[in-house]
Amino acid sequence: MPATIRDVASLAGVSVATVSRLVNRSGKVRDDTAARVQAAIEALGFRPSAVGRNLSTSQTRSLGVVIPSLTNPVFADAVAGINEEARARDYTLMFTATNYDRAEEQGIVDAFLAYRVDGLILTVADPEDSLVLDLLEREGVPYVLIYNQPNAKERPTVTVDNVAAGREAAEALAKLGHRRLGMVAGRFSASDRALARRDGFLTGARAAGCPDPLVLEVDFVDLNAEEALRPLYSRRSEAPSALFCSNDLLAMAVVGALGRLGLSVPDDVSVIGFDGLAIGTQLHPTLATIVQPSREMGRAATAQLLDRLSGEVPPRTVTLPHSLRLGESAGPAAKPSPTELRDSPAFEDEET
Amino acid sequence: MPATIRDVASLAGVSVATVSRLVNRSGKVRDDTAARVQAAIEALGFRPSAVGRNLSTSQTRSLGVVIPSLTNPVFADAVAGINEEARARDYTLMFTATNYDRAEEQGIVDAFLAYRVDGLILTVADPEDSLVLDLLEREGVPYVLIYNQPNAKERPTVTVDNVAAGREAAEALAKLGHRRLGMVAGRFSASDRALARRDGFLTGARAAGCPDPLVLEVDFVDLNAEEALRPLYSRRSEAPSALFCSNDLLAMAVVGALGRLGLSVPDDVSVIGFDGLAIGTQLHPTLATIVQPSREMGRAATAQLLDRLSGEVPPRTVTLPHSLRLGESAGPAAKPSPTELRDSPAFEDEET
DNA sequence: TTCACAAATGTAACCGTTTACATTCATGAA
DNA sequence: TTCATGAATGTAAACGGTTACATTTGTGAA
Repeated sequence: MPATIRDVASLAGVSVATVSRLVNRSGKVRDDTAARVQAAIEALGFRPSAVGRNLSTSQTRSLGVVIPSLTNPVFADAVAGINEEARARDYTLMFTATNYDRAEEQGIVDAFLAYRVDGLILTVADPEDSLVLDLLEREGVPYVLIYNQPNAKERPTVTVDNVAAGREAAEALAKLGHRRLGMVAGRFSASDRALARRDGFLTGARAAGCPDPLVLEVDFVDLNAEEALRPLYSRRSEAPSALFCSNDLLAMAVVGALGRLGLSVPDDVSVIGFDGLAIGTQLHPTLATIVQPSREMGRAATAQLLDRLSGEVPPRTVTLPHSLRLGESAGPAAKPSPTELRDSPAFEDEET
Repeated sequence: MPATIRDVASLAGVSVATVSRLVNRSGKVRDDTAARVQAAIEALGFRPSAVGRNLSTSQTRSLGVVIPSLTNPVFADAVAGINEEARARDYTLMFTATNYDRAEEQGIVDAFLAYRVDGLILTVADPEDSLVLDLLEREGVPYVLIYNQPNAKERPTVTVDNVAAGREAAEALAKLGHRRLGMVAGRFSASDRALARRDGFLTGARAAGCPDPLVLEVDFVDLNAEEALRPLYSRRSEAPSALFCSNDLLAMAVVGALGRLGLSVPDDVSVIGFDGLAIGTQLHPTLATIVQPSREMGRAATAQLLDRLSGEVPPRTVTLPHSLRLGESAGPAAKPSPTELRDSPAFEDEET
């Protein structure tokens, strides 16, 4: 139905090649013919079909984006960054969320390959053992992982150093005087990064001389944080005085649940999250968190992918800097009561 | 580079038509030939090109999604719904965010039209006066608005009744005994729905016999809620005892800011938001809000669009039900102090 | 004026499908 | 055996661009 290049050509009395040359500035066109063609384009409202172009150039200038969920703003932030960078370079995004489901992952990547996207940006459940990544390698379709942090296989990735970040979370809490640490995490099977953060956290706790933290794995998608924490805090004196959460959404839920359990954050329990969601700075108390530059990660992943597409050989793994944002939800450990002084060894660290 | 239908045909010793018929089940193929073709498909890893198909069918089975921002989870939720419904019907999504920028809106829609998306789902700045919508009408490309609530022009829309919802917010607060109401909203120029909510809220306040609420318009993108509210609450006795916020993100920031100003929610000030973000139920206090079924709205918009594409004539405007979720952030008004009893007229409503 | 050369433009094949129409094949009836 | 018929398959023309190559046009030098 829309006008084609042939319509324009015949209205302007030139050949399709000339129209194409003008539209793409891919060759010389005399000023007067250019004007005639331009007039025809406007008269017909000609908008070159990307479909036709894709077919003949065997490129689509489109990217596929595959993430677990948009419900977690951390992914939404990354997609925002991807979107910015892609638009700046005149690429279009095909998008979908997998809901942490591997079958979906597969189906979606199939669809994107059928559409012949030029490349993919994705966060997968398990980058070490992923059918879709194997498929992409096999087909030779460029991709970049984001948030994932594969150890074994070398795969193009943009991430932060989740292990180091986990370690720093433990150190920060120890420095505030906390000894009984805990971690609340989503299902590790769905998140290699949560696992990495845990490993770092345990290492950090050990290095700081704390007893091994208790790790609570919870169902992130429909979470009842209050129920999950209640048994833990039924005996307050043994429960962790500081909790590291594998992401900010979880941390916010944990802060809320502690409040409903009658505990004050940070006076009774400190909480530190992971992600650096913007909303965390607005809450009261503000949320302590490890900030990862999500938007930048999205941009960087896109930039890497697009560079690779234009023949450059960018580094395969980019590790962006994270930082500790010590919000109000993490505070100094309470001075130990006499009872506790009796059961636990003396503190080595300073208490402020 | 990937195998084409001709490669498959020649390997299987049949014509391309037979391959096409088998792949699309669009005609009869004898069992033994089917098996040969199937084998060839697998041997070559043939994946039919959507680009070729799009060109020849002049359909793309893809939808364009245009929303202001992914940073606000309310849009992310809607996109999740769109994604679900689209995938269920085997459509693919092209996606982008406009950052509340009209020029971007235009550029993006242009790009989507070039890709020949079959239809669009969008939330625009101002649906009454929108160049992109005019363009879509002119080109005859089907679209559905979401969240927008145009009054004047008749445009296909999925929304909630924002005016009624605003009214109900006022009524609910009045019922809790509040008289001095206020509203905090993002820029009305970027949100027709915030405007509708305000109109409803003012009507509701008047109907409940409250003095006209104060309306504070703030910059939603980089917000300093504490600074915005400080002047208002420097004279507490005259400041609103209940605030309606035009969305939940804003409400969360307002609750946080009030806390930092030393005010307690809901004891000193009640706050009610709009959207029904999931995270609101996890906070402490839980966030009172008007719940709109964002995911459902996404699904409904997609369903309407796809129905229209397949020739049905679905209703143009769908208004989905909203509901009041009376979280802990909205509570009964404090008993008036003697001073206040002096300045203000006696209460007509019950005080519980 | 003629010619060489560059600039501008045109021709037609190709990209990977679908599909109307034509052709061939198999089957059962006469 | 022949033929009509329907089933299975093949042929080739779209679809809307790009582009290598061919052709025409214009220019300045000899």
